[in-house]
Amino acid sequence: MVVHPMQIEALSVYCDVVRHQSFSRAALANSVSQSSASQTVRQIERRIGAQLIDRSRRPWRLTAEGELFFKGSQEIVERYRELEESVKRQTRRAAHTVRLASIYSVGMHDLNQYVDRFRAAEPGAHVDVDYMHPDEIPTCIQSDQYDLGLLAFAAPGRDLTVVPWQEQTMMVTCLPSHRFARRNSAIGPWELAGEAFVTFDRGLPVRRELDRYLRRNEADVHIVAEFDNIENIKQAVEDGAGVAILPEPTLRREVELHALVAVPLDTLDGEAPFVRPLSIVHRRGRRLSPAVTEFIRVLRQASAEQAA
Amino acid sequence: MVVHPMQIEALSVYCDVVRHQSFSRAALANSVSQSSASQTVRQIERRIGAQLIDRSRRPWRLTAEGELFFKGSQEIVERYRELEESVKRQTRRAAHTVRLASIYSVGMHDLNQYVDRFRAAEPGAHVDVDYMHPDEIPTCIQSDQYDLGLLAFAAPGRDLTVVPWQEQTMMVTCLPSHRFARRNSAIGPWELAGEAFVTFDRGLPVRRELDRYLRRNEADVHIVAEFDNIENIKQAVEDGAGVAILPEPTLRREVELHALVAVPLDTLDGEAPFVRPLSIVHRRGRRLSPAVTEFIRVLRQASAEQAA
DNA sequence: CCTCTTGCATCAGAATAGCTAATACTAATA
DNA sequence: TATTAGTATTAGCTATTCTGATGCAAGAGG
Repeated sequence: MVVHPMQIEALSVYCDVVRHQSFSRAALANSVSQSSASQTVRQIERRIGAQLIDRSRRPWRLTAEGELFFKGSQEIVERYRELEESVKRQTRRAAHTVRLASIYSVGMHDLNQYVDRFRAAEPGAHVDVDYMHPDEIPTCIQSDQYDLGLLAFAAPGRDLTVVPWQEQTMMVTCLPSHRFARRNSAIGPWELAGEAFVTFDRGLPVRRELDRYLRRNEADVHIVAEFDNIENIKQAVEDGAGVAILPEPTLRREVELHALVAVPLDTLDGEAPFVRPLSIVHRRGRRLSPAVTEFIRVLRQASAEQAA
Repeated sequence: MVVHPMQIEALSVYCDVVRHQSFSRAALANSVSQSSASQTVRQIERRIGAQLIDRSRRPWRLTAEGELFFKGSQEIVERYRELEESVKRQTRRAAHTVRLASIYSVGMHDLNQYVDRFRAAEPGAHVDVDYMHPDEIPTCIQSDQYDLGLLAFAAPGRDLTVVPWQEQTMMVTCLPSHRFARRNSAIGPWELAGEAFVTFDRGLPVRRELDRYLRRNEADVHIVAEFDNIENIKQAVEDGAGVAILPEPTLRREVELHALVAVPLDTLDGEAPFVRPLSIVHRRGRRLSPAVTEFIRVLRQASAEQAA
């Protein structure tokens, strides 16, 4: 015994036949021929193996089975329509949403400015931002939980596209009372040798870059504390634990409040200045939605303006 | 833009694809080719205009829309299966049920005996009996609210088939103190002339037959009360209102209790005895279910036995 | 980095199912 | 009994959906 297919549309036709008490009117309502409506109902009857309509009198009447099936069909058709609607809503919503995974140190304040510009450029769109540990970001992007990531020292991976975004100048930071604070010239990294130094956790890419930079410049610092985020490092420096090297934009508030001092790092001739590259990452080969593309454009344009 | 059809079976295939995390296994589970399962899911995606499955990685994963659609589809498929089941149950139940509309005066006790025989002959079957006014019965039968009716003096109508069932002898009933009670021979109907007489409401077929009978026999009775049912007539006779002519079986209990007396009616030579014919009625041209046919057989057989 | 494996997508052709228009029925009604 | 209104049936056409063969790509493994 074959199981026969059953179309939602057939159920809908049946419901209309019942509601209109007429095959012809139901056919009109569904833009099909009367013949089609008649055949559709007969097919349903054959498929479920029960007579739904007693045609032996006129006007015809529903059988007990027909009554049951009508109520059930109404519900199913209704539910299916709602389901389609909710999927469409989800699609529309997704088309206007950018899901962004960012490291903490990009700064909520900074990011909000980009988001505002984006929402002005793309009315109806919005950005869901979540801040997380840098290691989590590639995973989340690859598993499609987020459309974009903002990351420092991003390594282009197997299925991760990296778009350069900003280069943040790294600066020495210390208490205003520190001897470096009275300097009015850049500090040569070698001058840090022996300094009490607050730095990042081992395992973070930025730590690797920082160590490499210091080694290259023969600055054998004395590490007194390690943290996995910039806020904690700044706190330690403010508490007098030592000096640190941090991206300039992350120091602005403390410098304005005179809680900390930021001193430029000197660069040997031919050596590139020490910067933290921030990148936008997304899944390789993935078709980006217009909203996401636009958000990338806004991010990059805004940074280009600031650099100029 | 045309609205595309959507088959319940397609939703089922999609659900299995999701549940098994595999097109091939879902195809097996639904006894179709892997190719078919693939095309089915793609068709759904085209129809609802959303990507349900992200095929760009392996193993593939559901999109947000796919997740939504899966939950909805599960429900719809489940509901549809339940709906089919409930219709089938209804059909099975209807196949074993006899819906019977009967006049009050057939007697519940009497009827229960037939029902018991029927249930013994047809295990699993049952009879829904409702008692009602004789005028209602043809209407109810024609509107298919009942399969069978039990009716007195039934007239075969446009779409009503009448099957003769029983003939109940009509007898004179009176109080044991009445002079008729001391008679040990049948009463000639002409002897009722001038008697105080309790009878049926005008408009009931039985009243018409009774009047005709009395007129034919020149028994000009003195009507003192009219009721639309036998129980009230018996009550009135017991209360001394007069005598009445009623079917013999409906008097048995009162006769046994010596509350009333039943005296046979004499019949002139060549005249048929006065009886109340009871009939089984059902819709003309309607295919009777096996259960209904069997119940008719039981009714007629039982009556034939009693007559013998 | 290249190759293999696995599982899905795609293609072409055959089988089905569903639609329309024309026409035949049929229960009610006059 | 003839009419009427509404449904069923039929035949032919079109669109859908199946299958088996084959193409293709993401991971896995060397």
